Amino acid sequence: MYAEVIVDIAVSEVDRIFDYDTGGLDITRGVRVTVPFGRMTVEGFVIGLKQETDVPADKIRSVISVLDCRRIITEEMFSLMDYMSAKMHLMKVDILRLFIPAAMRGGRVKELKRQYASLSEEYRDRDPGEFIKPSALAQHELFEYLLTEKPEGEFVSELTKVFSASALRNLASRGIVVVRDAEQTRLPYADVRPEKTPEIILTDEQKYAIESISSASGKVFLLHGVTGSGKTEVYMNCIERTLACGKTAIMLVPEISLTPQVLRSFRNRFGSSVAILHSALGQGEKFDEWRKCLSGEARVALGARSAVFAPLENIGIIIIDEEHDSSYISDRTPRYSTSNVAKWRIKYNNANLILGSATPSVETYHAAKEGTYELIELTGRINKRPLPEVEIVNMCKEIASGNNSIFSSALLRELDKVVECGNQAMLFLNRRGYASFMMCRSCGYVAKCERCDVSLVYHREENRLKCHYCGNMYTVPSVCPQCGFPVMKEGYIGTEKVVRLLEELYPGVGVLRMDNDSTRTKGAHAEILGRFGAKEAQILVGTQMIAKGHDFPDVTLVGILDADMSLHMADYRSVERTFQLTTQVAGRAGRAAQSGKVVLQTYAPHHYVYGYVKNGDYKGFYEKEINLREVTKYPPFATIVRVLVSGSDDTKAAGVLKNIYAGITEIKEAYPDKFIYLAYMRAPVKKIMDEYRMQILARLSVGSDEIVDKIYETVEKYRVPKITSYAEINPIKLS
DNA sequence: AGCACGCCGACT
DNA sequence: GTCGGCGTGCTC
Repeated sequence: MYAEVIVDIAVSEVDRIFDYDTGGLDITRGVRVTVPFGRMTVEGFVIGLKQETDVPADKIRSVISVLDCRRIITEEMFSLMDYMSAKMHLMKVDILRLFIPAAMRGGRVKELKRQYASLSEEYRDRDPGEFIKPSALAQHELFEYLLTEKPEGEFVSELTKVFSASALRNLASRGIVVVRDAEQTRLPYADVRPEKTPEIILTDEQKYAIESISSASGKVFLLHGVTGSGKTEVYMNCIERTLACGKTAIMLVPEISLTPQVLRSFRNRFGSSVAILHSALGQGEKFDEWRKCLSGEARVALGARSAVFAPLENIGIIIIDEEHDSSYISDRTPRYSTSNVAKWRIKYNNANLILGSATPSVETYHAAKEGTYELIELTGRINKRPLPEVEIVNMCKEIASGNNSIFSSALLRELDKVVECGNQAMLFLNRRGYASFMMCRSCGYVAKCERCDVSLVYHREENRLKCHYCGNMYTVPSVCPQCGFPVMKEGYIGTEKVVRLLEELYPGVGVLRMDNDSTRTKGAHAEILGRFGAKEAQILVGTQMIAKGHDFPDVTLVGILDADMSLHMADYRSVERTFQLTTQVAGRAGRAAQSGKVVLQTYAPHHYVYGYVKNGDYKGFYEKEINLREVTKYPPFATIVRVLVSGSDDTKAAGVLKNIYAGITEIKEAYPDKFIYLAYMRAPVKKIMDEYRMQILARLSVGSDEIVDKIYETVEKYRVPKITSYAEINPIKLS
C-alpha cells in the first residue's frame, strides 16, 4: 500500500505528490504523517492511498508515523483544494495549511492536557511503612496528603508546587500513585455570560427576508440594509432555521467587528454550539474551537475571513456580513477571495449564501441587479431613528478666511456643544502618527525610509520617524541631512497630533486615540472602546478602526477631518471606498435617543460622492458609479490583472518582468479584442524592504477566464529563484 | 525549505 | 596548499 503525500514545505518545486510505503501503518486519506524527505524528516498530508505506484522501488521510502488518529481533512476540503489550486493557482500546501489551525503544525500544541495524580486502589488502604522507606520523608508527606484527597485526585501542577516532584515521580513509577491525563477544552471568552434579551418583534421586511432565504437552496442573496435596519436579526433567524433543519452555519464578520457584543449575542442565541475562530484567540484556544467544528460539537462557526474554511459538515448557510469590507480578500499569499470560497462551498452543500451590507460593493450590487444574486432590501430603520444630519464643510474656504487648522469653525462649534452638554464625539482621520512627513523648509528634502520608497511618518510618543511599510525607526534629524538648514517642517497631520491639538483646545476633557499604534497589544482595542463607552473620555480620535464596532448612545457628533484622503488614490475603487468609509463613519452618530450630527470636512465639497453621502443615498451613488465604470471599462465591465515582480536585484527582477510582458504580449496578439489595456511600469511604491518592485497592468473585457489562466501560466513559466512574482485579479490596493 | 555537490579566492 | 564563498539540483 502506498500513501500519496503532500509534504509541509511551502516551495512550489516540492508542491506535488510524493509516494510513500505505508509500512503497514493504519493510514487513511486526510490524516497527517511524518515522512523522511531527502535528509530530513517532515510532516505531510496524506491526500490519497493506492496499491500501485510508478515510482521506481529503490526510491520509495516508508512513512515514519501517523500524526492524527482520525482524518482532519474532509472530502469537501479535498475538492475545495482542487478548485483553489486550479482556479487561484495556489500551492496545495498553502491551501491545506489554511484548512487547519496553525497550532497543529510542527508538532506544537495539541489538546490541552492536565495530569491528575491519585492513590492507586490497592495501596490506598495499606500502611505506607510497608513500601515507603522511613527516610523518604517527602514521599510520606505526599502519600498522607493524597489520602485526604478525593478519589479523582489532584492536578499534578498544583501538587508539585507544594510537594517534591521527584517524590511524586518515584511513587508514580512504582504504581503507588496513578497519573492520568484528562483532556480539558479551553473556552474562549468564558466571561461572556448569556444575558436575558428582550424578545424582538420582527418587521415585515425582516420576516420577508427570512422567509425568502430559508425557503431557498443553492442561492446567493444580497441583503442590502442601511445601518440600524436589523440585518443581524435576519442573520440570527436564518441560522436558527438552518440549525433546526439539522444543518450547520458559518457567519463571517470583518476582523475588527468581532467584538464581545457580537460574541455575547451569539452565545445567547446558540449557546455552546458556537465555535469562535478569530486571530485574537490564543493558538491553543483556536485549535480547540476548530476541533469542536470537526467533531460536530459546534454547529455554528463565527469568525473572520479564515473561518470560511471551518471544517463543518452539511453546511446550510454561509453569511458574509459587511460584504464590501476589504479584509475579506487576503493580502498575502495564499491570496484568496472569501466570497469565492463561500460560493464554492454553498454549491457543494446546496446551501445559501447571504452577502450583507449597508454599502455593498459596486460589483456585488451590479450582480444582484443583473439577477446573478437575489436582492433583498431592508429600507426601514428600527425604531424609525432618523439618519444623522451631514454638514459638508469646504476647507478651502476655511483657509481663505484664515483658519489654517485641521478643525473647521463648524466642527469647533459642534465640539463646543458636545463638551458643554456632556455628550461624546468621534473624530475620524485615516492617517496615523503625528505628522505624515518631515520636510526641510529650505531645500524641500523629505525624510524617506532607507529600505522602502516611502516618506517617513513622525511619531511623537516615541519621538521617532517610522516607516509604515517595514516598521523601521529612525531618529529625528535636528538639521536637514541634505542642506544643513535647521528647521524641519511637519507635513500632513496624523491622529497623534489631532489628540495633542484637542488637549490644548479642551484642557481637562478626556481624549482617546485608537489606531494601529495604540492597539498594538492584545486587548487594547477592546480596552479603548471600553473606556470610551464608560465615558472616561468625551472625544475619540481614530483611523478607520473606529468606523465599526460598538454603538455609543451618547455620541452625538462625528467629525470626518479629511474625507478626501481615500478619494485621491489612483485606483478605480477610490470613490467607492470614500462613499463606504464616510457613510459608515457617519453612521456612528446618533445611534440612540439623541439625534446625531456629522461634520464632513473636504477640499472637494462639490465632488458628487459627498452629495450621496449627505443624503444617505446608496442607490444614487451606485447608478452614478456603475455608469462611470461602464464607460471607462472598469470592473464589473472588465477584469484587471496585475502582475507584480519584486526582488533585491533590480536588473534581475526587470528581466523577469520583461519575459512575462513578452509572454502576455503574445497572448494579446492571439486575442486582440480581449485586451483593453496592457502596460508595464515600476510599482507606485518602487521599493519595500530593499526589494525593487515593478508591475504589469492589464485590463481584459469580461469573460476572459481563459486569458487569466494563460497569464497565470506565463508568470509561473518565467519564475526564477530569489525573485517573487505573482498575478492578482482585481487587486484592492495598488501600492 | 534544507542539504549536498561543486568549482574559484584569501588565509592559518 | 586548505577553508569557504554560494550557484544548481534533488528530495517519493
